[in-house]
Amino acid sequence: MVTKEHPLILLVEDEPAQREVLSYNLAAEGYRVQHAQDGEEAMLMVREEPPDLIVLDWMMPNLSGIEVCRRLKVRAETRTIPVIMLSARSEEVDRVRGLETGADDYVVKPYSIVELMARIRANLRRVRPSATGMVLEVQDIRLDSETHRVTRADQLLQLGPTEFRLLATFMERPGRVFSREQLLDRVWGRDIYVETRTVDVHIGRLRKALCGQGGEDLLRTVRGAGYALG
Amino acid sequence: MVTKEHPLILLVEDEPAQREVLSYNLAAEGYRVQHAQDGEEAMLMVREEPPDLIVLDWMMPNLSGIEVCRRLKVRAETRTIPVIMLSARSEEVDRVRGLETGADDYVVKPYSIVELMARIRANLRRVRPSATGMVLEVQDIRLDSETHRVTRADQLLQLGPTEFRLLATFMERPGRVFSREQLLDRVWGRDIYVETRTVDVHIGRLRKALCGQGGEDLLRTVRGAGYALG
DNA sequence: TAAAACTGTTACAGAACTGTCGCAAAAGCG
DNA sequence: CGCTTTTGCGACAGTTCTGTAACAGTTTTA
Repeated sequence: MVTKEHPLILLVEDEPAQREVLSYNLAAEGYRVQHAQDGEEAMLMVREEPPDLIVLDWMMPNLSGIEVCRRLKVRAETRTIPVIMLSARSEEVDRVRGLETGADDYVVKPYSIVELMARIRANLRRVRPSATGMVLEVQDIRLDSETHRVTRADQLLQLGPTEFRLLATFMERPGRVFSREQLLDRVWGRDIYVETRTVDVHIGRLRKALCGQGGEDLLRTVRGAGYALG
Repeated sequence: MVTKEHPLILLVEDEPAQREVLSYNLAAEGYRVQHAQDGEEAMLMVREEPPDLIVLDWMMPNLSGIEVCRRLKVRAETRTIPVIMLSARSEEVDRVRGLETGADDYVVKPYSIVELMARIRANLRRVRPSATGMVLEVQDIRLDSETHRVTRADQLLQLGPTEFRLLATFMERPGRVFSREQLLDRVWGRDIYVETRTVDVHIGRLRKALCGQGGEDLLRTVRGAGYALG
């Protein structure tokens, strides 16, 4: 998921005219847009670079929108990507069937562009903060609190519970200096009695873990005051 | 063990007639249903026992649907609960506004019951895929919540009921770390008193079942935090 | 109704993690 | 530069956390 500033939207639509209109409007909203002509191509592109959301035409050559949707929804890696199904078939049966196959939303042609955009925003909003969970990033360090995983330069690191909490504390406020007392408070807990110098030891352990495979030391020692990250 | 099979839906609607119809249909689909007469009551009930999904009428005394929705979406604990907004106002402006306030879906009265049900299912699927009879796949593990079958590398596995629910929980959010308490909540049920360490034992059993015919251990132990899949 | 399958607890062993200490190294200071 | 203070860090004993086997009680199945 490349979610930086501008969400990536995959537009799967075989009709050039429709594609043009949508493409234009999506770009105007600040999205990055990619096209696929048919289902096959769409599946490939999803595998290549998973988009943040997919707008999917129901009727398509090669692999129907319904089938694409079903395939996307089975696999864990792609299941959470919102799919908005676009269809000229306004029959209730079709709408229901569209939703049943796993589409997150179903919009009937001719649709209001404004509403479609609103639905796209609504679906995007859901995915971004929650599924991404709380991911902290500082330089090349990533800390995912949902999966409890820490990587540096895409290398998975092995941290003990205390080191994990310590790093999380630092990453919440990169650059800020924490005194040993503050760290004891936040990482160990308010009413635990632990020797002040113990912090040093854990800082050392965290350092070793972070620099394990070479890479500069991002933990700054502030003499007389405490420690800081970056 | 009854509690967790059926998703809980909170229906917020002040008009008795509407409520009756919806309530009946939801129950017929196998959902557990709770009512709230107005916004205030709804907020209380959510705090009491968070439902899996909320159906929310736009116009209500005391605290409008829009306001309820906004409040729900602000709090981290309730943000992920899907909200389906029900409204007689079919103006595009309203639909857009409804979605903008954070509703996950917007349905216009008079609505088709069948479609509404489909939308409810679609929204639930996102949060609790296994409750809606989906097939989940993670790596080479395949879990069919409809037939209650689990295969690994196309080999049928033999799991007890508890292990099945445990695995389903993990597969709904691959990678996410669940604490033992959370697992007890979701797998055993909110108000069942069971020893925390029991979770370990079942994790062990699930491990043995999954790795039975050789294959790496996909259940990750996160010391001091809990367990995760993959 | 008996056999088989499943559950929750417990106990114990081993693994992982923690907190302290002591001493060496580094940094400040006059 | 010599002295004092502060940090870094290896070693280690103690503690906490996990994996598992065993077992007795229940529920399901045949």
